[in-house]
Amino acid sequence: MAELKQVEIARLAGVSQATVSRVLKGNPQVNEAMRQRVLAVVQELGYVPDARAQSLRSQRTRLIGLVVHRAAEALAGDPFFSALIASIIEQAGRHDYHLCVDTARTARSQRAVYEELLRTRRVDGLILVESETRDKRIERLSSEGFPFVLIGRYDPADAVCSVDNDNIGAAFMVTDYLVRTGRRRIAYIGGPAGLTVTRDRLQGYRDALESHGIGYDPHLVAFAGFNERSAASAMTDLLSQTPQPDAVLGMDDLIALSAMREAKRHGVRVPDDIAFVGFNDSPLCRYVEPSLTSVAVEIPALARKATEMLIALIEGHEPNPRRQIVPARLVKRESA
Amino acid sequence: MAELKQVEIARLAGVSQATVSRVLKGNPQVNEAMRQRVLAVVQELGYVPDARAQSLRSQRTRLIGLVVHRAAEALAGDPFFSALIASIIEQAGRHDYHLCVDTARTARSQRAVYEELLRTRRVDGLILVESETRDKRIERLSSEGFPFVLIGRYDPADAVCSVDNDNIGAAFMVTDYLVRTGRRRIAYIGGPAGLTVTRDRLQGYRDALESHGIGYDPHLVAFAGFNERSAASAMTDLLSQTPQPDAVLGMDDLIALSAMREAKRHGVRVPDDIAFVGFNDSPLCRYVEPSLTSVAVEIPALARKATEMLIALIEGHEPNPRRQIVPARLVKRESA
DNA sequence: TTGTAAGCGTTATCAC
DNA sequence: GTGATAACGCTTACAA
Repeated sequence: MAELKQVEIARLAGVSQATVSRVLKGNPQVNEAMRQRVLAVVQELGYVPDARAQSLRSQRTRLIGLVVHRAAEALAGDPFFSALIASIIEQAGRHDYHLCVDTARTARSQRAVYEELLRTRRVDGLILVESETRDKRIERLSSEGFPFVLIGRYDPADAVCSVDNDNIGAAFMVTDYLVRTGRRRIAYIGGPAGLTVTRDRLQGYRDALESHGIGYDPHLVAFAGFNERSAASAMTDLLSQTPQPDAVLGMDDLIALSAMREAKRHGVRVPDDIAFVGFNDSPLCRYVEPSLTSVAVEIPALARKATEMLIALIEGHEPNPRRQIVPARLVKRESA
Repeated sequence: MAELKQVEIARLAGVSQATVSRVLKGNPQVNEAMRQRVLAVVQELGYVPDARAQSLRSQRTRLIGLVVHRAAEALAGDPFFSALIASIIEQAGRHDYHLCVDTARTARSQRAVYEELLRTRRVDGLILVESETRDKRIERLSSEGFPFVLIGRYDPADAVCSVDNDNIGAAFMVTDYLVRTGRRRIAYIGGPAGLTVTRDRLQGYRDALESHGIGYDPHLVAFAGFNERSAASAMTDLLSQTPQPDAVLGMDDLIALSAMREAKRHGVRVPDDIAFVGFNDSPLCRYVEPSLTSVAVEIPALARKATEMLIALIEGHEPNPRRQIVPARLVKRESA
């Protein structure tokens, strides 16, 4: 099988190798009879072009990169990434692209991964997630002119191509909902403080409180890492306050669930004493008790738009608009 | 940046392009002075070799493929795959390999994906999961001589390179545990009936019952698809029997959790009336109530061994042994 | 030890 | 329309 290349097909079909290439590329200016002859041989031998050679020649690998800033353990439990990865794969496949996923925990290895994937031209473009307020990667990629799409937000809004949930709006909506259902001391547990998504959801939360004339209390705001313990300990701190909060908005489902579990451990009744809401509407939400009210962020739509945009960029089309927002909706369950 | 190739480095360092290549490849027979000169230029310009050209020339892409037989939705909720993917990435990275993940729902698209990835030589080798009893892919890949490693079991045992959990042993162990804790009517809810893993765990379950002189009752065995509904409806059927089962062994955590939730909905007390046990020890288990007892299958070890084996195969070393078993252990929680 | 040159399998630009 | 032929950027005999 190793020796199956276009010259071989050409030899058997009695044409030149260039003609084989033309036929396979669908070049219209080839004699129909020849076309058939070539295709017959291709079919019979099951010839498939070598992607490596195509990559070199065309300067395209048809590979999209996704770098996840988590250690393996953290990735394993996070439904957001599984959903994202699966949706990107699906969408990319429609355009005959494949997905190369990498993880990078430390800042150093992040740098290495980006170098490795892009500068080596192993992938044609990158989808970035979990961007930080002042993200070196983004400046770097921008200045080097690499095709990339950000899932998240960046200032100024159209400096880069990006797709985002309406994080501010969604956090506003859910906080507003909590207030309307009688909650007054609403706490927010974010993810890492530098993450744009952490800040955006905090923003929406503050805006909503303000719109109801409820003062913003910094003691009700905490930040957690992407591990269960830190969200749980943030919850413990919140419980030590008097009066205790009567609602907790977690920046994602895992944070909300960790906090809720911790609260229950302390004898808190949910949602009677404290209501809990998460983000992502992951499958998890339906398995726990009480089931978790969560903001559904339409990950497939997010992935779809990001992938479309990236492929457009790679293929030289300037996406318009350069920023797209995917709406979110509240999925009410038992916890709030 | 596009014009940064070895010739350019060579020109600036005043050597031939071949020498640049030799330096970068760590070829020992190069004059130290030249080495330094070349490396200096490489450093200064930040030159990185083009992976596409390397792939063509070396006939290696340094890319490993993983094809998951699930639709995006099913993948999203499944902690097994996130853990697997993350661990493979981590291990592959140590050997300077990257991971290309694809999904394939239908049999037709599966075929297409395998063709696409392997025959086009887009990846150097494949890791297969969720194999079926009579798996066409495996016969095909074997006969074509492609490097691949199976996560799962295949007959005869050393026909292919494989890594597996001790599924029979683990199911035996957990069933034995249930019997010893007083359970007698133990049900088993498998995944799709054709899957090897479904059958292996069923086997261990049967063996354990037999070892205790408990008759095997086919009415206590059901098969579910990879969606919540089918496991739940299997549970409903089990509950309609008299006497009801007093324990349920789910083939994975999601199946066990769906069944447990359904049982609770019917007023069943867990674990008093019915005990539940799952497989995979996913993060999920700790979030639900009661927390789910589960068999931990050491996914990182599985992924690590499979990746090591595949890379060995790719690089021409014949792995020895061709089959490796990773032990499992029971993680006891509240549900059983 | 270093340089020259022949590929790796395609695609695309020429002539014919 | 079709067939030589020159890249694509790199690795590696082979020559010097």
